Amino acid sequence: MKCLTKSAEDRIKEAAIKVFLEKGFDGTTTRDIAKEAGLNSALMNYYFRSKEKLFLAVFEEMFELFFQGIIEIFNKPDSLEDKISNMIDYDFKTYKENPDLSNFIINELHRNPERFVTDFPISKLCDHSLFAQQLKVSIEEGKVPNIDIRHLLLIMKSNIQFVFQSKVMTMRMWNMNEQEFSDFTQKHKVIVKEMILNYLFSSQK
Amino acid sequence: MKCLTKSAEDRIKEAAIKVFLEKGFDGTTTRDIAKEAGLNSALMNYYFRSKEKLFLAVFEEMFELFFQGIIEIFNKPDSLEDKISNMIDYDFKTYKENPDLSNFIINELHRNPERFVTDFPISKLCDHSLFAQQLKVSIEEGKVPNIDIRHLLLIMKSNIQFVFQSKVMTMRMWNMNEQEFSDFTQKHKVIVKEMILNYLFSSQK
DNA sequence: AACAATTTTAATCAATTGATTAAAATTGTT
DNA sequence: AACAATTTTAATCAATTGATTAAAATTGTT
Repeated sequence: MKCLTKSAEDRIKEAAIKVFLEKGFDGTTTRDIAKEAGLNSALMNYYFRSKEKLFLAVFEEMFELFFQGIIEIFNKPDSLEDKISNMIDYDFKTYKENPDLSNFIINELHRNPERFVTDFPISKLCDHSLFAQQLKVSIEEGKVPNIDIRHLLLIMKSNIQFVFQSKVMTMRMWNMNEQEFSDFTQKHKVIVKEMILNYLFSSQK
Repeated sequence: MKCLTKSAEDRIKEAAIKVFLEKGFDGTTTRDIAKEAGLNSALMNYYFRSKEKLFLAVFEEMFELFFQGIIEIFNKPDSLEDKISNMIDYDFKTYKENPDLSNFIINELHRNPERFVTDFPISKLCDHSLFAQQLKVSIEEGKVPNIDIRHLLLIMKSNIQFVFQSKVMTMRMWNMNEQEFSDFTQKHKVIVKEMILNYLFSSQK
């Protein structure tokens, strides 16, 4: 660490993350970012060449964060049940810290599907994970209903991410303040976890 | 019906719905809409005065569509279980027809929370519905675990809407074409319905 | 048919936006 | 200290965008 204060490049990147996540690519002007970083707006192009290139740097970083939970947890030596529980905890924590993350990724991917980072082999990473293996075995042993890993992942992601995506709507609709919303998400996590684990592991079948 | 072809005003509105839902307010130019409608771009302002006003007309219509399921189903004389099942079917159908709807509402509300249509008393409509009443009774009778209607609604909405919101990601991630995605959503609906109903009505407690 | 009211068009405007440029300021090297 | 390389700034550009205007075209009424 040779610098006491952050370099201009870092400040631009940080400002860009903040503004792009909040307003999206279309809603963001380069002047917004410069202002947020407290710098001359020409510096942005000096370091990143263009708005698009700066955006790409931000997007790729956020894209990895988006899948971080799967990467960190799927191959640990825990039981299937623990992993699902940990995934839910992990993602809830991530989105509590970055409530705009999910919306950002979904939107920017929607506006430009080509942005999907193809050299990030997320599907193979899932299919070949210990998690996938454990799920397969549990199904064969009849401990868990026969569910495709893609459906299971989607169910976990849905129930976590959507809570934060719809934050504004929920707060407006039920007249919540920040604290009440936070309590609401906490309680929701417990319910969701119980519902999912109950669906998978209650030995009905 | 005195007109064989649609009026200019209707064509603008329709074009606006299409383009705004696809690209959002920020991503849409008035020229986009005029082109989609096949009209001179000045006509837009002649009929709707401004981009903002045209957008608002679109937003309010979509906002109602967003809650249509609740309104149509919550007070029907069906059982609680049937209503939940019907809600899931209804919303799946709605989002299959309008895959951008959920994203659109969530985003535009996020960008400008003031857009939440306050004279649309959706929370009271929920709280005072027959559905809420039925839920309360079922909980008291111990037939259903003690769950706040807000959590239940969110669970239903999450598991349905997120499937369509993440359409691009899912298709890219698992290499699906349109048909395969459609099959995937169909199967997902069955699983989600089973999971939710199982959580509520399996007499574990 | 003659006229007024309404609708549509082409041309244009001012503001915004991403980007560039040339000069100024700062930092590093000998 | 002198110079070169790097970083930062203010000014400016061309393209885009929402909106307006005045004229042209169409429709409706008597």
